Amino acid sequence: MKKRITLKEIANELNYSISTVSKALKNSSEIGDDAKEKIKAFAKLYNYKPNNVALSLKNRKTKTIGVIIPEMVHYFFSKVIMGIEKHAKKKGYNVIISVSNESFEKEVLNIETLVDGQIDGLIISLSKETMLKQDFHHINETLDLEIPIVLFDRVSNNIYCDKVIIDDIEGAKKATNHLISNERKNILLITTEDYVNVGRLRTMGYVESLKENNIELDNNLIIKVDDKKSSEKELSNIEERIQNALKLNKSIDGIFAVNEIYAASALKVLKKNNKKIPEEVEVIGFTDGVISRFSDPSLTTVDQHGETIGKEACKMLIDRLDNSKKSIKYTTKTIETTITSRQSTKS
Amino acid sequence: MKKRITLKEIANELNYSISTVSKALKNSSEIGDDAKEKIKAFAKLYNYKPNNVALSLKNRKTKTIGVIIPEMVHYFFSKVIMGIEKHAKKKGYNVIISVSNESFEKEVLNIETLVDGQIDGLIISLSKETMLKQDFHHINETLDLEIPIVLFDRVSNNIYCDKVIIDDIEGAKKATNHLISNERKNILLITTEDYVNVGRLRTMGYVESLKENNIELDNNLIIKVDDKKSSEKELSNIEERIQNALKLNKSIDGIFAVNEIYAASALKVLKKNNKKIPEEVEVIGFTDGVISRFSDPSLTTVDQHGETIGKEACKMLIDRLDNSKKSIKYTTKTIETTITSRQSTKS
DNA sequence: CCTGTCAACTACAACGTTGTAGTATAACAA
DNA sequence: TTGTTATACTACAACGTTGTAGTTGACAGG
Repeated sequence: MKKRITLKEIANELNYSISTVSKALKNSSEIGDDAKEKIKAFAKLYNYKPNNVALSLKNRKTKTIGVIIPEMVHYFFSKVIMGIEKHAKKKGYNVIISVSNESFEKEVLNIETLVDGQIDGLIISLSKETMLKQDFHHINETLDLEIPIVLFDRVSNNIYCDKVIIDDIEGAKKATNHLISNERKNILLITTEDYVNVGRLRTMGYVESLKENNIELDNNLIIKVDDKKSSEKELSNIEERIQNALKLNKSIDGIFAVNEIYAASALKVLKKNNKKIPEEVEVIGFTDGVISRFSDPSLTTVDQHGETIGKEACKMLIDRLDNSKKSIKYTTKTIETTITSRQSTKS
Repeated sequence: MKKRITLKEIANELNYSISTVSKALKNSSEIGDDAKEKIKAFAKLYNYKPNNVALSLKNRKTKTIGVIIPEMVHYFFSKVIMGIEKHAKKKGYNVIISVSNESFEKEVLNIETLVDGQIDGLIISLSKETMLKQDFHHINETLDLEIPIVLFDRVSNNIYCDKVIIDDIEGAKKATNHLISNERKNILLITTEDYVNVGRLRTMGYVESLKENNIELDNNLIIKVDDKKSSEKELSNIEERIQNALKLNKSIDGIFAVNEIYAASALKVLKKNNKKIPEEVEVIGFTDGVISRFSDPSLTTVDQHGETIGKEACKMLIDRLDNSKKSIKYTTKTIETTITSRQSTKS
């Protein structure tokens, strides 16, 4: 990189001291008008820009926030990052991104690198492995260093910090209610094993909805996928299990899947069985991503508003960074989900 | 952020000079063994980590690379970032991400912020607007500052720097050839207007393939979409145009779409017309993303290997950064595309 | 003519690190 | 004794800024 012009060089060139130049460029009242004018003109001519690294060193602030997500190629997380990035930029912050790839070890490593480095705060969604292990020492140690963290989506009650979540229970309830209000009574749930927090909560929402609507819970209507590795093999396995459920429970007239991949799989199996969608079976998914939009029929989904989540997380973090001291109390913000109706449901 | 322990503090505590401490921790031969031992033990105890910002200032290197992509929520770009991120981490670099949102102005702004800030080099894919305007002054000015740039995917011949591209012509040719080798003769092309470079090139590949196979070019079989804003409205418009083409050319037995959204739209229209896929019409798309994988039938596509592109771009950039001087010659690396066969084609 | 005030500057330290140059001490040879 | 050499350190400058604490000269008030 070519060296940029520095205050020192301007000072030498114009025979002022470095301080004078610095102050002139900051329009300080200590400096005389002609000096200001001369210095500003010169600085402009040589396109002076303050060196941010030097400023970071001086101010002990990097104006950079780190983000750790479990997966990069993922609609929801991309949306969240988009929200973060937009808001951060507006506030003059840069965003460094790291991917844990759902691995505990990589998550620990990523945090270490970022904390070592040049960030003022962190926004994190925990990896599946971390959720499974329930080992949060790396997060807590970072918080001990007084580095603010905002957790989103995959969070834990055992960590004390700011959080942004969606109400998964409520969202799942909305989805199930939606099917029920369309006269569906035998609703298949495709969810994950309980150690995935969101899966567990969405299952709870489904159960609650049934209860509130006086529909008896039938455990044969619940498929729990172990998605530690959502490989291609696992996918065909899911389809098989849906097929099976369909065979065993002829009366299934609605399917609620806790993510769009499961929902798309359901769609596929239904079509293979010549079930009319939405006439015979209605399907609703979670996460309003591209798959839902471009599937055929397109999928009605619970929209998590990832961009809003990102924006809110970023807002909380920057609030804390810019006000350092005040408001030690941590808050948890819940983002409302909404139903986006498409062709896979009647309404 | 809590203050971390510094060399100075260690020095004071142990009654050595800062230099001694610095050297001891670097295992310099200038320092005696007991001093080394004492200092190292103390540093470890207090978890000393060098301050990277100070190092950046001293070395005039930030070990951070900036990435500017046109869109965040996009399979291909996510993949590329993943490739970049992985390789960068391996080489001890961090990655800062910015999104131009396909806007020229935001692209200029993003570059400015990043260059002002803390990056050693840039990896960029140009925005559509930039491609349309053919205004590259911001890129060239950055190169003038001797900040290395690697361009990928959306590149221009009017910029002299390292580039990583896929051979769009060749990829499109492969796709068209694939259909032709499956006995398809009346192949509908769904592409973009020519100002989108990749669209133009893929169109060329299609044309070349036809020529090589002695199939006459029929302009009625080419749909050119103006996707400045790929809004929902534009999408239904695409479907209409495909419907029209299908009506006017009953003999269409193959469709090649230059991205997966167009391919998914084609699928939808075909199914609406009760065309059997792949028996009556085969479809092949470009970009091997989630839509292709989860569409029904799943789509055969031209895989661009986004992760490889990211990795190579990152490799080129870091090579240049770490060797600063030598090899002033810019190179362009072409990543091979491959066909991923799925249900929408016979083979 | 001395003192005080003000304007318009400059010097210096600090942020945390590293490399170069320098110093003190001891051991040892001539 | 004097000089050389090696060892084990320390001092200092520099990277680019900024804020605080000076310094200087002019001029007004008494």
